[in-house]
Amino acid sequence: MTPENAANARRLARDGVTLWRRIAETLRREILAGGLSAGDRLPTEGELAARFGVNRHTVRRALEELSLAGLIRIEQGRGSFVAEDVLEYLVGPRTRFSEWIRRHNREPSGRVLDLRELEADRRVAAGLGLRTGAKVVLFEHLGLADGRPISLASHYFPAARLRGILEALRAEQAVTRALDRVGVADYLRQSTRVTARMPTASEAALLEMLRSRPLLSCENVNVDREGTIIEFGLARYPTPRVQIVFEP
Amino acid sequence: MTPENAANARRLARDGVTLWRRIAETLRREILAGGLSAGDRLPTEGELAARFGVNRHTVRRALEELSLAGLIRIEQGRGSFVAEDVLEYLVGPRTRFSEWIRRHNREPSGRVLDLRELEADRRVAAGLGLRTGAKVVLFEHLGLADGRPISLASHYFPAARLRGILEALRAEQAVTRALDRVGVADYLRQSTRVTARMPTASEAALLEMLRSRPLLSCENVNVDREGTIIEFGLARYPTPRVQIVFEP
DNA sequence: GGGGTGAAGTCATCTAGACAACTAGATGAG
DNA sequence: CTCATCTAGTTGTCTAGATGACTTCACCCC
Repeated sequence: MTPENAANARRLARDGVTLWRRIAETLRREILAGGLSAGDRLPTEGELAARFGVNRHTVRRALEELSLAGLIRIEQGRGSFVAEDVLEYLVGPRTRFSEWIRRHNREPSGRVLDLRELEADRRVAAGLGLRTGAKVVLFEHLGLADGRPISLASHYFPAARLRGILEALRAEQAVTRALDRVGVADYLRQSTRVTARMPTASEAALLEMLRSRPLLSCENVNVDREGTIIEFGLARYPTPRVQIVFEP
Repeated sequence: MTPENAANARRLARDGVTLWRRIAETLRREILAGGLSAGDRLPTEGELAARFGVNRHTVRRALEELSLAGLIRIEQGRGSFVAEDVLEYLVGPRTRFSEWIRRHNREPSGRVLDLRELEADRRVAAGLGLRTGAKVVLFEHLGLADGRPISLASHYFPAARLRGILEALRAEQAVTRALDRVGVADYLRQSTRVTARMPTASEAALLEMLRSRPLLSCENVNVDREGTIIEFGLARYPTPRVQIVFEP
């Protein structure tokens, strides 16, 4: 046994907590205390190993823990970074979900998966307050944060009420700006309904999540300032990555 | 470099998939194919290492993956076992949530956390169709499966409608049997509402879950065969461990 | 300027070995 | 018989080192 190994074994015996847990806890506190801000790069694994006086593999175990907890993001060849959306540590019970999502959706990163006009099925019609078969515009969008998918949303708009919405979406590639273009300067979330379920294969692939992890499925209805329904949304979020606090 | 290392490195280069992923995938298929049943013990890490011709650490990485996915359960000093409730791999989209839960709750393992009469707050009163301040009986229960917590449920019963429910619960320590004792032979789930949120510190501790993982919070109303509301339940489930498929 | 090329830096995987922590069963003292 | 103790077997942690894979950037050539 090397001297270092012996010393660390004694330390474990004294404290009753494994080294990698102590290191993870130390780093977690430093991140949450604000010593490192979102997006900041952590020291390299080698530097951390030197700092804590342990082997690099021990540091890796600690970083893996923080990564699983969603606190950091590890990128091969680049480094480890404080995760941008550790909002779960910041938001209180009064935080509005809609505001949180809007902050994400305002990010320019994202990908349009589908955009077309179709006839509303019963579910969409009910959400929009239309009759089944009415013309609606579907805008399907994959939201990214730092290149990682965080939302898969299907937005349905009433084609008759929002004339030109298809073209506006095609031009803007974003919901808020497209709505602004057709005269809806502001809109509010009227209702939200959340369920959890397992992802389908394609959902899991798009959201880059394990099929064994649940998906948060969020249905919501948006209205303009006059209270007219202007959108029915169905968004899916990968749970380890996206975490939501709901008001009781 | 040892010959084994060199051979495995070549194999990696040829297939483009890491060894531990291949091993995890092989074991996953074997488990799902039914070669191993729920509760069965896997070979030891050493045996698996010999079988796949790799180092024990490589096998450990694969087992860790399966454990995170909820497929197996690793116990220090004992071995690795196929997880008992990998229901997410078995239930189809038509599976009824209530039936699944009932199957769990019928398990005798569990712990009563609280049992007392109190006055209904607005939320409970609304759920039970009573006025605020009406007497209700609270039964708080931690459900276990194989010694691991899977649900934290608060059951509220209308004291006036169900005379003797407090004593029945004290005697039976279980909801279904207590209801049977006070004359409710059968009951149905009238409504279910699910949200997801972050656990409080005490919830996370009771459910033995990470505070960074979301909690499934499930409100439901149960009625007897005549349609009378007999219970308002508020159950919380730890998401990595409990996974639910909802019908669309 | 544009575009390859190569080197340095960083994380990912794999091997090897030692010892600690824990479990379960055997053994033996009382 | 009961209970404590010992022991073998299994998983957990830590060290050490080699190599692969990926990113970035400086450099050079055209």
